[in-house]
Amino acid sequence: MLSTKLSSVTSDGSAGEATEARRRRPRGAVREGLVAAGLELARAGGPDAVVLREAVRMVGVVPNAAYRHFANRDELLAAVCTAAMRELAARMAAGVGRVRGQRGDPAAARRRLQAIGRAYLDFARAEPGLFATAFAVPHQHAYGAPGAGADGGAEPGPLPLDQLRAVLDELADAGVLSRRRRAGIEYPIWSVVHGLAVLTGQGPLRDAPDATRRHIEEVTSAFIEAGLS
Amino acid sequence: MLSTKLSSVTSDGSAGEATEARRRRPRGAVREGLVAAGLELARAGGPDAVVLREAVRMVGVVPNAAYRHFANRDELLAAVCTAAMRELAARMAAGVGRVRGQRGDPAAARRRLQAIGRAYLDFARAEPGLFATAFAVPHQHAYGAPGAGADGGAEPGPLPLDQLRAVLDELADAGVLSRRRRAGIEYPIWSVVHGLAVLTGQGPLRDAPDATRRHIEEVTSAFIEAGLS
DNA sequence: TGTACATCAGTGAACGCGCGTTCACTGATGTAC
DNA sequence: TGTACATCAGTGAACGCGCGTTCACTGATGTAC
Repeated sequence: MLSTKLSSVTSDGSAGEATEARRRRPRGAVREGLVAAGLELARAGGPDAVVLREAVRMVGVVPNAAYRHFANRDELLAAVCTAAMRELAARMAAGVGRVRGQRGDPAAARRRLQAIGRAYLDFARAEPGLFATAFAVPHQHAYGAPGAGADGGAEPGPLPLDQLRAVLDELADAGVLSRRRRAGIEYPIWSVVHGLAVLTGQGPLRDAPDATRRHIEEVTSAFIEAGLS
Repeated sequence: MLSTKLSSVTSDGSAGEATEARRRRPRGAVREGLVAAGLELARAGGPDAVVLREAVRMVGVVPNAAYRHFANRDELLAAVCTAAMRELAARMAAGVGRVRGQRGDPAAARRRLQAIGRAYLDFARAEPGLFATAFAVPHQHAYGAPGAGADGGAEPGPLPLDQLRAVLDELADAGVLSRRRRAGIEYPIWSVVHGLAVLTGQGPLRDAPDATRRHIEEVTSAFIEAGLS
C-alpha cells in the first residue's frame, strides 16, 4: 500500500536484517520516511491520526528512533502540516499553470483566479484529511516564512496566500480590479473560499447533495465577481 | 470553578453520602450535568478535550454511569456540539436583538447583518474551544433539524443559518438587496464570515496583530457590502 | 392506604489497549593524524 | 593508506498513564392491585 517502508528484504541472507537495514538506509531517509508516513496517516484521518508509533511502524523502525529526528510528536506533526500545506500550494500552482493566456489579458487573469479557487476547493474535497492537517498546525509555526525551513523539504513553492496575491495583482494590472479595491481584498476572497471548503467539507453543509453544492459554488463565484468590481 | 458537580455535601450525616446523593439527584440532572461538564471541557480545549471520564468526574459520578444516558462517548460529544452551536446561535440572536430600528428600515437591516457577523466573529474569538466544537460534530448529525431533538434542551432558537437568512430577507424586503441577488447569497456570506473566523482563529492568520485584524475585518465588511449591490 | 414488583439509575471492579517518552546500549559512518 | 576515535542513528526494554467500555450488582423510585 505504502512505499514508505524502507524494508531490508534484499535477499542476501548473510548479514542480519537489522544490520542490513542499518547499512542500507541513506542519510536522512528515516526522517523523510516519518514525514511521508505521517502524511499518509493525515491523509486518511486528519491531524489526530498522525500517531508517532504508527509512523515509525510504517517506516520499519523502533519508536524511540523518531526522537533522533524530532523532539517530540508535535514536532513531527508540524513537519507533516507543512508538507500538507505544500501539497495544497502545489495543486493550486498546477491549476493556475494550466490556464492559458498572457499576463495582462483580463479574461485570462479572471480564469486564473477561478482556477485558484477551484484547486483549493478540489483539494479540500479530495483530501479532507490533508486539508484539515494543513490548517491544524499544533502551535507556533512560521506560516509567514515560505523558504525551506529547518525541515528542508526542497522547493516549497509560493504559499497559497502568495499565489492568490499574485493573481489579484494581475487582475489589478489588467484593469479588472481597481487599485483602490485591490488593497487587502485577498483576505475576504481567501476567507470565502476557505469558509466554503470548511462548511461543505466537515461542516454543517457536508451532507448537501451535489446539485446544491454546485449551486452554492456558482453563487459564491458570482459573489466574488461582484466583490471585484 | 464549576457549578457542574452535584455534590452530596449537605451536612446531614445520618445517611451515607452515596445514598444521599442518589436520593438528592433530580431526574435528568446527571445527563444535563454531563453535557454541561462536556461543554466546559470543550470551552477549554475544543472537541478533543471532551473526555468521558473527565466529565463524569466533574459531575461526581462513576464512569460507567454515563452509559445510562449516552450510548458512547461520541453521543455525549454530539450533545455537547449541539449545545455549543446553540450558544453561538444565542449570541447571534442577542447581537441582532440589540440593534434598534424597525423592520423594513434599510439602514437598520444593514446594521442587523453587521451585528450577525460581529457576533459570529466575537464568539469565535472569545470562545475558540466552543466554536471549534460547534462545527466538529463527530459524524452524522441533524444540523437541519432545529427543533429540540432527543437531547431535549429547551428553546433551541433558530440556527445561525436561519438567522442569517432572516436578515437577508429583510434586506431584500427593504430593497437593499435585489430579489435576484438574494437567492443563495447566504452561502457566500456565511462562508466569508466563517472563513475569516477560522483563518484568524486557529488558522494561518491567528498571529496577526490587532491592527491587521481590524483592517482585514473592514475590508471584508466592504467586500460583503459590494456583494450585496 | 398498604403491599408486591418492575424499572431506572446508580456503584464497584476490572479489562485491554495504545500511546508518548525515557533509559542504557551498540553498531556503522565519517574524520584526523 | 591505515588506524584511533568521536559522532550519529539505530536497538531493546520498559515506564506510567488515562482512556473507553463491559460486567454483575443494588438501592431508590414509580406503578398496579
